[in-house]
Amino acid sequence: DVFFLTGLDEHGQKVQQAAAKAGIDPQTHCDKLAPQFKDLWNRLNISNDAFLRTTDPQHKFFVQEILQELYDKQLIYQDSYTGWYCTFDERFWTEKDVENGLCPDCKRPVEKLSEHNYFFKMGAYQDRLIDYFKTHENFIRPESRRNEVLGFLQTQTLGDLSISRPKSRLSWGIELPFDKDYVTYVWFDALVNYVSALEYLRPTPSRDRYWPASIHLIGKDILTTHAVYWSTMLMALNLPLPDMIFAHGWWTVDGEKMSKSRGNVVDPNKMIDEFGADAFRYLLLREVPFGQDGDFSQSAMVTSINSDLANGIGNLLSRTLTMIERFAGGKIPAAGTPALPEIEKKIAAAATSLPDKLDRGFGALTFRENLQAIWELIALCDEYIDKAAPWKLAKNPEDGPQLKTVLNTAARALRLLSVSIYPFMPQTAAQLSQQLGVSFDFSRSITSSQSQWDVTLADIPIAKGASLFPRIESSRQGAKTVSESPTPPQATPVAPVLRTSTTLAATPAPAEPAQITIDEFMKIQLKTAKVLSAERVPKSEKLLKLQVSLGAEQRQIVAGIGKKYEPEALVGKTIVIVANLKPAKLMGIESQGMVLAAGDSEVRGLATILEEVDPGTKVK
RNA sequence: CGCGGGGUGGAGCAGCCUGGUAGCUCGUUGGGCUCAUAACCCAAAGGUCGAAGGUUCAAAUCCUUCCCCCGCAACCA
Repeated sequence: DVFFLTGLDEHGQKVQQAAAKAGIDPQTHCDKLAPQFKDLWNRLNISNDAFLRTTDPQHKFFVQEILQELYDKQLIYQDSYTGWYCTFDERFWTEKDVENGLCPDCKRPVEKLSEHNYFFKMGAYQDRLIDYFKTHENFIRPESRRNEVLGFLQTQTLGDLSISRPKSRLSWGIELPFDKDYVTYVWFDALVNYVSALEYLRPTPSRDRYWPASIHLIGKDILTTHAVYWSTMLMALNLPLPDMIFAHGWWTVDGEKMSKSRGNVVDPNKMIDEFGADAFRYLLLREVPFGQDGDFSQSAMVTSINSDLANGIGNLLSRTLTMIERFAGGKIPAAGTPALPEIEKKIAAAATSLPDKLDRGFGALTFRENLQAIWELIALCDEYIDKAAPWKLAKNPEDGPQLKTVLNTAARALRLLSVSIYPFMPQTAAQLSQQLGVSFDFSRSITSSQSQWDVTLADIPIAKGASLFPRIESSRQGAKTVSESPTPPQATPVAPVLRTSTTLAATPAPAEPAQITIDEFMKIQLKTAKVLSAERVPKSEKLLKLQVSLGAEQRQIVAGIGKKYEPEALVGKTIVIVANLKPAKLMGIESQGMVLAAGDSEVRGLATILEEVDPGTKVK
């Protein structure tokens, strides 16, 4: 009895900004995005029972009820707050957090803001929270993540949580029921979805039936909000906490982080187009111990399709069905006498224990290990067929009983395999069982008899069809599925639960630089300068600190050319600088100008003057 | 001392917490088989487990130091 919820978190500043950028109102923006996710889940055969959007009216209403309840309990209070605000992260920082006017998290500039806000008494729950984490070992998983949160909680004081935003600053949110000038903080709204869904996406009383949730499956980037904010909110509401919060890792692509600017984003829709949903699902769950970061590559995809899917389960079905056609008249024969008792025992043992083993694995979310266990059975069957050699048995009529056993055993193994792979590859499972003639109806839940090993299978006509997974030949391996262009404004969700991709606005096309007049150019004062000394800026990757002479004047310039040039190589050289650039600080060091160098993002070479000229000479 | 991850046969990884003959997948080589999607089965080759030191009867595993790689962050004024 499972209720599988997924959905979208649609409020907040970033959504508002993205919508504004696209020139549409936030709701329209969200309405455009949501179907992309729904379609993708459909194509991937994700079996979610409901899809919640935090802009659903019933959700909003429920959030307001909760806010009112906490307000009535005096767990929400109003106070004025002054601090450094980071728009990107939608959060305030304290004075000591902020370095050089930059957000310590995203390093974007922060602005000083003072405003009245409502606060949730989160800090009051610090001890209770620590205690809860300690007494519930599996509450946060994997363990490394648990340690991370616990460490943070035990060394720092948990403050109260500002849960309101004045409408003057942010209007895209759920209005506070007790103060119409404010909307609630996006996380306060979003986290509530786990409970609100049970209020309106399922007939009541589903809340009693499904809460507390067995698991919140989230990305590792949103662990703190779930483990700390949400837990304290539930405590304040006197609701039980979920059994487990599991923070999964991220995918890299060919060893590199996926990013739109790199243009290496894997578009799941393209992967489905090219390889099929089942193969894609298989790879994602097979490649990495679930929870850890993993690396995705096209070649790994092809390798695993060929060796595990085509040569593995696909070929096992193919060879078994062909033999049943040829040696048994197209019907699965009843078992006869043992052919190879030793291997048959091994198969029986593996097959009998498989369902329970997989069950435990699903409970522990060890998907990769489950697939390994399934594939062990496949390997065992291949070995069995090879050694029993049905094609030889078929030549001697007196070996008939043994032949029947071999074919029957292989067929029963495939029957069990179809059930076993169903959670991973639903389409394939259905095809397999259909070709095998047992035709399971996977739209209903799997019964224990379907996964039972000791069943009588006799006289079942098979229906051999197309290969489950055709091999991918090497010519296709070079085909690029990873998008080449850095422009896909597609939804590329990584975390399937919340915070999917609310910030995906269209990337603006790079505009051709407009022409400027000579007057505008003359505003820029270029001068020659002689490098007196140069040294690396400690801890920087490519910054050099230069002392240069402009004749009468001496300047300090910080330049990002350290990847191309060694400091010693520059001393004594005459270079060109922008002399009237407003000074700026780089890593705390003041730079009073800018050196000219060729190159785009990477420095290729410094600009110099063809003839010897005095330092400080004007360049135009 | 910015934060984090990692260095194990040709490639990709597991093992490390809870020391005790180094394992998996792919690849390579040789053989077998012919039911099967040039597939499947068997066998072999191939590793000073980044380096050094320490603890121990015993170290890939624990401790110390160092080197290297990769993310993130800072950074191209």
